[in-house]
Amino acid sequence: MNAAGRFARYLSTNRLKMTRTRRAILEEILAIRGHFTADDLLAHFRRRGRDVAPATLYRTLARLVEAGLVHRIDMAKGQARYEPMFGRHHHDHMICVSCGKIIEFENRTIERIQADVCRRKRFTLVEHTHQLRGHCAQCSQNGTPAARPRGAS
Amino acid sequence: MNAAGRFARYLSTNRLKMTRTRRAILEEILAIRGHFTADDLLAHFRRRGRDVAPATLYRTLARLVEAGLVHRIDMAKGQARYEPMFGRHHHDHMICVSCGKIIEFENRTIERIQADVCRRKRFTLVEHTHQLRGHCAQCSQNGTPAARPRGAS
DNA sequence: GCCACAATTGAGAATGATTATCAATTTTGC
DNA sequence: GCAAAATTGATAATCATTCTCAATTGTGGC
Ligand SMILES: [Mn+2]
Ligand SMILES: [Mn+2]
Ligand SMILES: [Zn+2]
Ligand SMILES: [Zn+2]
Repeated sequence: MNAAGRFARYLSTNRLKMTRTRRAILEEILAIRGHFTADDLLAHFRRRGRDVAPATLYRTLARLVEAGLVHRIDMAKGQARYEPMFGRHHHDHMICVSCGKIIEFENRTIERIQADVCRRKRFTLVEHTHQLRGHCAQCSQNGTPAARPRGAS
Repeated sequence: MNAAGRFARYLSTNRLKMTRTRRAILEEILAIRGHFTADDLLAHFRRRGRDVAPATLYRTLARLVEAGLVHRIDMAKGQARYEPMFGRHHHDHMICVSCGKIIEFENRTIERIQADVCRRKRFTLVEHTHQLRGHCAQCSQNGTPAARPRGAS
């Protein structure tokens, strides 16, 4: 089933309503590729004349995360990033601390060992984050960041 | 060299001063074992009649982290946790989402693969966080959390 | 030990991302 | 179409942490 259908199913299962605002937000996310912040989305809407209140966007993002359609990436500081997870599988992130770029990686061996570690400690894993922070190829080469990270001076 | 000595060296190297407040904070941290929040420390001080301003504590913790004597653990929500790193090596954390308990783990294989991943992507690793969130042995068994997580209702 | 001067402290204000409130509006099942 | 329940948006609130700035303290050189 497609993203809109999955969201509709999630909503009705939870006695929630499919509103035009929620539809618009989901469509906007479908159009964006990669990682984005709540403000990125708000800016997109403003540019298109359709204004969405921050509170509403945050609420809808939370619903989409609950529905498993969007993934939220908590950063050590600054705004969280979100990314669509329609038909994608889990992966982790390398974050360039000079330009802000996010590089994805996935490693089955790490995931397996992680599960082993939990088993040994009798820990029931619900979710995990594995973030590598450092300098991307361009930034370590140039010395000059390719672009400013969000929120940099 | 011991912790106090290392901090003194770090401070003088950076034209900073070893004050009585900084000494008191370092001693307090030496006395605590395990993970703690800024508020935990402030409470300790208040109980002992020695009052330290939050701003000062946060500033000193930042210095201790820079000096490599303390490690800061950013949580998805709520206050950051800190832990002394005097003569300890790197490890990662399992965090119980029902009682707040933090269990440490370290795995050389994961660390090695992680380094490989970075090499392949030409990514210069500076630091990383690997957090596993779920339910600890007690909480998954009891159904009832052993204790409330900080900030829970 | 004293001085000059830079660093530190603490009180309080500010920050900033996100969440809570609540009256007005929209959905939806019937 | 109606009523009940959910949603929206404007706005205030939260809350951990950082900033500001005047008063205080530590330090290196004499
Ligand atoms: Mn991603
Ligand atoms: Mn630890
Ligand atoms: Zn970069
Ligand atoms: Zn637990």
